[in-house]
Amino acid sequence: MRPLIQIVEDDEALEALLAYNLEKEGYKISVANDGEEALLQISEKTPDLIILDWMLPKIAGIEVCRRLRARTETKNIPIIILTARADETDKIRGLDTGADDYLTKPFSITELKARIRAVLRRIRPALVDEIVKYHDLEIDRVTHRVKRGGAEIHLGPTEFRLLNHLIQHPGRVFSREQLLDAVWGSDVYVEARTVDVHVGRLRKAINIPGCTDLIRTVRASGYSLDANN
Amino acid sequence: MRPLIQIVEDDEALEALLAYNLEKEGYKISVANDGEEALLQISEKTPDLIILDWMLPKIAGIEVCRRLRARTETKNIPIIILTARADETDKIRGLDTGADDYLTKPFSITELKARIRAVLRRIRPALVDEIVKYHDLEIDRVTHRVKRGGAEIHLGPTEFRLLNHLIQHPGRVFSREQLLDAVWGSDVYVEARTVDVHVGRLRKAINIPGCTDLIRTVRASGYSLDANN
DNA sequence: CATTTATATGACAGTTTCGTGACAGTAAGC
DNA sequence: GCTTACTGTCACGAAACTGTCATATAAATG
Repeated sequence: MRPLIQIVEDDEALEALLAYNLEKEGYKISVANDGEEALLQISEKTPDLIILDWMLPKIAGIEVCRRLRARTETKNIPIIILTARADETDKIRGLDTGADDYLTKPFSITELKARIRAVLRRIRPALVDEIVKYHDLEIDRVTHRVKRGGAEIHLGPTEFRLLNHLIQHPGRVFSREQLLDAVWGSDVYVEARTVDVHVGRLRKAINIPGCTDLIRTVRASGYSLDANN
Repeated sequence: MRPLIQIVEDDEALEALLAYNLEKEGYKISVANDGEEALLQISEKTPDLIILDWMLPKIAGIEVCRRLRARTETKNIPIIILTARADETDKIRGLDTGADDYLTKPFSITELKARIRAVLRRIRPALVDEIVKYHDLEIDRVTHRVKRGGAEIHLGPTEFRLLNHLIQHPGRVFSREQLLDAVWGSDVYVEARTVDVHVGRLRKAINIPGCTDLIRTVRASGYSLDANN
């Protein structure tokens, strides 16, 4: 469940530097060299965060930013802007367009990493935090421990990954196909109904007596993690 | 749920350029080469937005515009006008006739895309937003939840899709055939009367006691989502 | 007002979708 | 080898949903 970061940068030296360091940090990396390529890749892979150079060939950074914000699927992906210009105008324009943070070149890799963590934590805590909570449920991604209202719960590997995925976007409904893709992997072939079985097992595990069912079935659509049932 | 854009343009090179770029952007495209063809296609397909060249063979752009505005079914489809002439008179005449925006040739594709998004958002937020509201009704397409004045409402899959479609054009009347097409799919054969039943079920679900009926029956025509009953 | 036409709705049977226990196969640990 | 934990598939019953019809109600027509 490593976060995927999309780097959009035309300076290849800088790009390599970023990719190398962020991969070492544990992120998956996708790179694009111009705005056009970036938009294509982003809509295809829907990364968890975008690092965007301000000055780009073909389509400028600000335009990439604007377009991403205009589309529902990419509207909520956090963006960190890299710019050579330090003047205030740019800062405002950048953040106005919907960027979440911004860095002026030259910057330290350490600082970039810090900003990335900060932004990811704010937008999707499930991606960076070891411990993620929802309602009275608590999962520790390092020790693979799960608690419901303080009580320890044992989950099998698949159930853990399933819950871990659902908890990333609480409330959002995932189709069986989406879950297969995310939890099982897009390469293996498994029956869609298998998801039902594992959801059932997950339910049985986390719904200890006297608790509300945290998993909602949306008929003909899929499942979601949702306290309001 | 991809928006359908009708392009009306006699210059084939420009037409191809537009079609290519907008398709890549995620829109469905329909093209017409003159005003006559345009009117035909538009009344047939009822696109979500029209890009209209000002200078057209057979029927001029301004005339197409006027006729569209005169007909109830097409009155609210946003129109963006393309023109070679940059003088103010035209612009005013265009917007006067009911066009929503205006671009002077030559223009950048980027700018056109930006205008399209802006217009769509203004006119039909349901196409770009995940949570859509109408009156005291609220539907969330990510969590698949429906609320009426804060109260949670349960809808079956078909009723959900039906409401989701009606709310795209609040106030607009849909014939049973149109609804069958949009909600059931153009390939399945279902009785037109079946729509009545589902509308009835939707009514019963969303019209909780003490609320006005949000669905309007238009005798001999169809149904619409409409608060003024 | 009588008649025709259009819509509302309860009932119902057929279908789809879900939940779950059972089971066999696999892998890991001892 | 034996045990244990886990996985994916299936089958079957339960529940939810669907489409159609028959009947009731309402609106237009003349």
